[in-house]
Amino acid sequence: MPELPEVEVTRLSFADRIAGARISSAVLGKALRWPLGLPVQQLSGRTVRGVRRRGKYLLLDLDEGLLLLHLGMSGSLSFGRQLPPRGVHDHFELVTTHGTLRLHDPRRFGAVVFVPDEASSQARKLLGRLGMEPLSDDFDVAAFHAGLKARRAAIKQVLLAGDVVVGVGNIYASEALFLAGIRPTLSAARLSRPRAAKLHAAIRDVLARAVEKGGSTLRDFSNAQGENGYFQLDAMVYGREGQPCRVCGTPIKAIRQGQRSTFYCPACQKN
DNA sequence: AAAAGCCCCTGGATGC
DNA sequence: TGCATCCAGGGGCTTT
Repeated sequence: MPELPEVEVTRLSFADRIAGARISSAVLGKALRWPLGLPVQQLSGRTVRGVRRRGKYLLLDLDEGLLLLHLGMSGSLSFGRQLPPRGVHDHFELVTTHGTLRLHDPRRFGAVVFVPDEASSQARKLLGRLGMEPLSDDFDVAAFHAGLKARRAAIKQVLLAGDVVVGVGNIYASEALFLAGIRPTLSAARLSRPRAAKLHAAIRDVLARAVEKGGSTLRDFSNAQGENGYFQLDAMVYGREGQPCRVCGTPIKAIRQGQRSTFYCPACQKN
């Protein structure tokens, strides 16, 4: 579910409220992707200083160490003083003086990992290969184009891989490529500088607009206050196979790339 | 080094 | 109604 916009919207929906909270207890449900990394009761007594985001990871800064949180495919957070009773898919909970933070994740591809600091080997293993942050200043056209030139794989799959630029998942990769007029199957290395610049702008544009709309709620995403996103209504190609292109009317095509579906307009994205 | 495939897991939609 | 199959906002790991 969650790409950069959904993760950022989630962060914005509880970061201020949880900042300064003291953890009174923590609960683990069924196993997530990786072990927590310390006995869960050792989180008690620590204070949550704030919440940052790196790619699709949320970083909960504690007074000692930090929690790396990933929502996987089906994860969502909720934060509040009066949450409903814990359900079978609620696999992690932090009870704090400001409210309870709860991870709901039916498929359990998500993760909560404690690391002592960002330089630790575990943190570097998860965060170390991440590419540029698309909404920050370090995402510049020259570096982006250089990153693409080194890759012969299809541009869609290079975007998804996250080692050139982070946060672009299956929805927003298709959307950005549509906005830039680029065929998803084109080899990344074959993008000219002007087209790389166009894609760079398209990625920033689509991600920023998606954050403004609260992300995309395809099936069940909601932010930590339980609010849905509405960007799916603005999608130009994602999930629109066979429907007319919103620009030229040509039926949208769907293909498979690396066992993920890709959507594009064969007329607007000629190569 | 880079690319391609394979999994992890659950639930909803679709087809017979 | 019941059961099989396919598909889903991700990404680390293993194999080519």
